[in-house]
Amino acid sequence: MAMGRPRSFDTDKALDEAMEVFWRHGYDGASLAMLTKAMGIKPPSLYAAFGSKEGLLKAALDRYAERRSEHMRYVLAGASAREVAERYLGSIAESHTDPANPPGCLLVQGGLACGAGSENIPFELASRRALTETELRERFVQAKRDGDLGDDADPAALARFLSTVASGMGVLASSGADRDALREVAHVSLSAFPGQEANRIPLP
Amino acid sequence: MAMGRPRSFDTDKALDEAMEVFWRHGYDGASLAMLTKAMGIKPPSLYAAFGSKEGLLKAALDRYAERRSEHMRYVLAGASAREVAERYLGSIAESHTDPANPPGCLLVQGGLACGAGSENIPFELASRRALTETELRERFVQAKRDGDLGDDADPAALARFLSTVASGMGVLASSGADRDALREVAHVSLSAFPGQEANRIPLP
DNA sequence: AGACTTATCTACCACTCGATACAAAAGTTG
DNA sequence: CAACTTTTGTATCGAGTGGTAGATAAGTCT
Repeated sequence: MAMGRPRSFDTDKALDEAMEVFWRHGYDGASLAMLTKAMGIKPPSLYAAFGSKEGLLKAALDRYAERRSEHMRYVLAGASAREVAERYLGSIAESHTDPANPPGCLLVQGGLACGAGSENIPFELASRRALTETELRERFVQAKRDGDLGDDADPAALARFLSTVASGMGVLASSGADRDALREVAHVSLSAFPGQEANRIPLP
Repeated sequence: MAMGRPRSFDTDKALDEAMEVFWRHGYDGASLAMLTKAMGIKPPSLYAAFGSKEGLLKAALDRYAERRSEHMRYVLAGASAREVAERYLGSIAESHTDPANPPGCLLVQGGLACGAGSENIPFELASRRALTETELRERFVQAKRDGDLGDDADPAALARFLSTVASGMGVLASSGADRDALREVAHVSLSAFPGQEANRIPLP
């Protein structure tokens, strides 16, 4: 048989460009014209490679998750629950204000609300956000087993709290807040976290 | 002179319906077809009354702010900074899961990202969110003058923290979290707030 | 080389978008 | 009633939407 004409663009590079467009404009706000221009390809190539606009988003989300997985590995490798929380919010403050990316978080920015034909996109994004919360919760359950978290600590509540603060930081960053502002929020948030009660009130 | 034909619909009622559509679908996701159907009027009436889709959003935001102003008056009337924070996050947990409204917060849900011709909508929403943060900050400055907040407390940081958590709760609620989940987040968040250190770790 | 398979390009589809022109309708004022 | 002013409904505007048909180009296989 024959292999056919090879693809003339780099799928991952194109996905990175698409990711940025979705990140900056949201799912509904990202038009095919924007996407194809940024990706440097024409609509038929896009549809041949990703099936649909929604398929393209999912592929971009997969790539986003892949990118952040090493970050999360570092976060979860923290020695204590407290250190995990510090690393988590700290890395969020950095990544959400990284000038190499649009501000904020793709999973928040991509679309909390959508138009008529895209009602399932918000669910898709929410389920991806939930994955990180689950990782944190399981890490805190482990910490509790290790005696690193007190018996009265609630891993699910702590994970949900951190995840919620992270979403809030995404909203904050998307409206132009700078890195120091996010670090400040992270710092105050950590006061709610068990361990190292000493530096509760003072701020940097 | 002559007075002209009177308007056949109630402007405020129509605004309430428009608000709900923007709330549920965001600015870009809310089409004129949805809006006019929900408002029970035809496009020319909408444009005569509000000028443009963006004008309609601003009018709806004004009405939203008006609605919440009594809430904020109650919140800011808390006896201590701590009580203000409790009232603030508590009322957010309630209002963001009020079945009478779409879940979450219009100012978050309405649009963090927008398409080509609507780049200023996110700014508009962000500036409205900032108003609440300012109210909180000024209340905390007052609390500090009153000696109700310690000298080492940072009113701006605390207000920003609360505002960020509130945005995060909006994201959480919009993805289907129930009222108890938001209350839990509020409870944990308050552990980061000065005063009443006793109940830091235990959760309901 | 020639058959075969797949990607790419041009052009276009039906549809929806936000916004309006126009004329009929509904009221107030003289 | 008649003159005037404003709103309302119908019908539609041009632009842009996501998505595709069909022909051509670019490779690999025998």
